[in-house]
Amino acid sequence: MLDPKYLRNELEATAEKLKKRGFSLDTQTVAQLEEKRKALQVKTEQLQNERNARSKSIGKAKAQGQDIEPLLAEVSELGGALDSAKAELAEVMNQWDSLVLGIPNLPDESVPVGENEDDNVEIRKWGEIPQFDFAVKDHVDVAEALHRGLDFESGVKLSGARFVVMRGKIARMHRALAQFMLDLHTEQHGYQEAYVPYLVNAASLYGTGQLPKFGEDLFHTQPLTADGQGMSLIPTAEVPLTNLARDEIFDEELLPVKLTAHTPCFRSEAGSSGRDTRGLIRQHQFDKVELVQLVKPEDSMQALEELTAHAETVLQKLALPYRVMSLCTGDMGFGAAKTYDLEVWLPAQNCYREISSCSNMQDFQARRMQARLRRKGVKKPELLHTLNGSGLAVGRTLVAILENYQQADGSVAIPTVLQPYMGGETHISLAD
RNA sequence: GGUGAGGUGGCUGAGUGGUUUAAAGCACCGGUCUUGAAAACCGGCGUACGUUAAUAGCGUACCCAGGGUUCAAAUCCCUGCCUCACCGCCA
Repeated sequence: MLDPKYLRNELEATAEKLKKRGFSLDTQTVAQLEEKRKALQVKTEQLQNERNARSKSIGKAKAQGQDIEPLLAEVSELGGALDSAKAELAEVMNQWDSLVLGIPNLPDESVPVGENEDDNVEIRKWGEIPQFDFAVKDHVDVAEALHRGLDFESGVKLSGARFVVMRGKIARMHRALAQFMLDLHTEQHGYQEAYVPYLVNAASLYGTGQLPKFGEDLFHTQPLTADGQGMSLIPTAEVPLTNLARDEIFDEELLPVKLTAHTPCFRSEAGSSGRDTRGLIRQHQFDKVELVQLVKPEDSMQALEELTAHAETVLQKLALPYRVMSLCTGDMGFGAAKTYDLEVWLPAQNCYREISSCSNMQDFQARRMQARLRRKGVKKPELLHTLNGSGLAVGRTLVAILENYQQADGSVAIPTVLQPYMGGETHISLAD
C-alpha cells in the first residue's frame, strides 16, 4: 500500500510513476473521493465529540438529581445525524480502501522503464555455458531414463496436471538441494531458519499483498469470508515469514532480521494454462527456500544487493551458469519497488529461465502490516522495509542440474557441494 | 470433541452502565538530591487516523475481533477467535 498522505499530496507525481509500470491511476476519482472523505471525516468526528460531551453532561445532571428529559431528546437527535454521517464515511472509506489496496508500489528510480520482460536489463552474467558433444536431453528425458525419477503420470493420477512424483536418487537430490541451501544461508549468510505454517489466514495474505487482488492465484481451503476465517495454502514462504513482523515494533538494534525457510509453495497458475506444460518448470506444488529481510529504510537498497548475492551464491556453489536481470517497470510484481531475477541456463531450452526473484518491497508491505521499528530516542515508530527472494526454487534448481550435469552415458554428475548430502556419491547413473 | 475458567497498556493487575482523561504497582525515560551510584522524592510514559508546515497543539477511535442494546458500553446481549485446566481422541 502506498502512503495515503503521499498519494493525496503528490497525486500527479504518483500517477506519473505508476504510468511507468503500466498502471493508470484515475486521479480525478482519487481527488473526489479524498475531498468527500475529508469533509465527512471532519463532520463525523465533530458530531462524535459533541455527543460524547453531552452524554457526559447527562451523567452529571443525573447525579445531581436534575431533570434530564430535555437533554435526552436533544442528544437523541444528534445521534441520528451521527449515525448517518458514520455510514456515509464508512462507505467512502470502503471505496478508498479498495482503491488504494489495488494500487501497486512505485518503482525505484533505478528501475529500467519498460513494458514487459523484453525490456528487462541484464546486469551481469556468471559461469560458462556448457558445451555438449552429444544431443542434450531435457530434464524430463534425463530423469525418465534414470528409473522414472520424475514421474509425471503418477502426479496426474494422484492429483492432476502440474503435479509430480519424484523417486529414488532424484527425490534424494531434491531433498539434498533444500538442505544444502538452508545450511548455506544459515551458516554463512546469517539467516535464522524458521519452520512456518503452510496454511495462512486472510490477514497474512493482505499483509504481503496477495489479497485483495490476487486471490485467484491461490488455493483456498474454504471460501474466504469477509471476516477472514478461511485459510489458504501459501504461494511462497514470503507470506508467513514476512507476516511475522505484522503488528510488531522492533527496537532498531534488532534489525536487520534475516529469516529463511524451506517450504512447499502452492499456486493455482490461473491464467497460465498452456505455458510450460512439460516438465517441472511450472507446478501447482513446488519447494522453495525463501529469504526474507526486515531492515531499516535507509538500508534496504543495499540489502537487496546482498540478498540477491546470497541467492547467487547458491548457483555459484552449484556451478550453474546464470545471469542477473533487473526487471523493468512493466514486469515487476505488485508490491516491489525493485526486483532482480536470477535466470539459470537450461541447455535443453537453450535459454535462461527464472530461478529466483529478489525484491525490495520498501514500506509497501510494512504499511499494510503495520511492521515498524523504533529508533533510539525517537518516540514515534516508523515503518520498516521488507525484502524477499528465492534462494532458490528447489524444483527449478533440480531441473538445471539434470540438464547441465547430464553425461553422454545418460548419467548425471552430482555437483561437488551436494555430494556430502547424497552419501558421497558422484553420479546418479543408470545402474543405480 | 466434551466440561470449566479466562482474554484490560511493555508486564502484573483493579475496574458489572455515566460522576475529569482506564486505579495502582513494576519496568522504562527525564529531573532533584549525591563525589558517583543506589534509595527517596517530583514529573513523564501506548497505537492508529484526522486536522496541520509540524514527529507542536487539538480532535476521533482503540480494554481479543465483529455485530447489537443505550443519550452514554471495558462494563449488558449475540456471534466468532484465541488462551489455560481437566477429560476423550491422536502423529
